[in-house]
Amino acid sequence: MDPDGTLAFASHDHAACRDGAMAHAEAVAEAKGLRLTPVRRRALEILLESHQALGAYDVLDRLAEEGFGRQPPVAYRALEFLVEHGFAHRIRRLNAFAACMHPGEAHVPVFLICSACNGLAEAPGAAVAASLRQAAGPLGFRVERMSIEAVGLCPACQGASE
Amino acid sequence: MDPDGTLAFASHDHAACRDGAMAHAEAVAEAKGLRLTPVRRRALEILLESHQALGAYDVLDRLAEEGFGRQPPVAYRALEFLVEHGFAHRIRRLNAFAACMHPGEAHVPVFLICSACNGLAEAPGAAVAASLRQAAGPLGFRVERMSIEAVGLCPACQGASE
DNA sequence: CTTGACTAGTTATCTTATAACATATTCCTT
DNA sequence: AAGGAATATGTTATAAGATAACTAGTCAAG
Repeated sequence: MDPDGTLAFASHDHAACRDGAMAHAEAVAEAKGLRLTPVRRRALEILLESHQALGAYDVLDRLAEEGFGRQPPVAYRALEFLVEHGFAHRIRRLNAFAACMHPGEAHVPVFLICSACNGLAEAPGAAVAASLRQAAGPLGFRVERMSIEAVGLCPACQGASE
Repeated sequence: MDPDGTLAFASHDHAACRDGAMAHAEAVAEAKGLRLTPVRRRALEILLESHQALGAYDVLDRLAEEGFGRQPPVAYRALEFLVEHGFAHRIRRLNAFAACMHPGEAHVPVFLICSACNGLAEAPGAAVAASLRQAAGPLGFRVERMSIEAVGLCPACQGASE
């Protein structure tokens, strides 16, 4: 599923993209004995609707409209579950969340955030992670988690601004 | 001044470290015709007191104690100035700010955040930045800004936890 | 000595996130 | 099938982070 991250910024069959990710999540949850409950499932579906990051309160509004609780912890807990099990990512720079485009695969995501259209892609980050570790090594620092995020212009928005 | 980022996690003459950074900032401000006003200067001094990131409200409290305004914009504006002109950095992952350890030099900072002691170091990020651009290139994404942050254990805290 | 740009201060509000507790559901054990 | 532990959902309340909009002071250039 989108191994090189090209999908997000390219036009594609998004219904299939979304359904595939959802099916994958179901399978993973099943395999690991995780409980993909209605709120959690719905939160993931909401994130999967677009290749953009959504704030917790955006997700909450959507959930509330559909009859789930309307208090912040409802959204935060569902999102926390999704992030914890690799179904979604937290984008620190945006204080927001996005569905993971490579669920199941171990990967260090590099987020590419388009400042014009808010599009979000996940580029493969193995090389970046390696060089980050290389930079940290000489300081004797033991890296446990990392966030690598870039802001710029996606292909479509570069074209549009010229 | 600390070209390889080793200083933050090593014991060192911090008074000299701080004074050097401050002198550097003064010189740069002078050279560029920037107004390093009392609030701004004091905010920078506060950040320079430790190799840790401080929240805007921490800085605000300190400023208020010393007779500056006690409303959030006072701190946010001073910090914004410092970040904008390269005297400080914003650490997204922590919603916090830290003095720049390489003022004046063009550099992409890689932040190493110790989860045990909250220490913060700035590792050289040229290689990481390059590989990030390499990862973004195939997607046609034009990188404008990036944040590269790692959480883990600094040398001292690794020793302490064993 | 006044005008215009910038700086600092205020009030008010908005957004993001979590703590703490009550209720309900699930599922394992017997 | 019933008891009980663990998990999940919901609530109220509040903490923490950030910005908008306006007012007033400062300062240097004309």
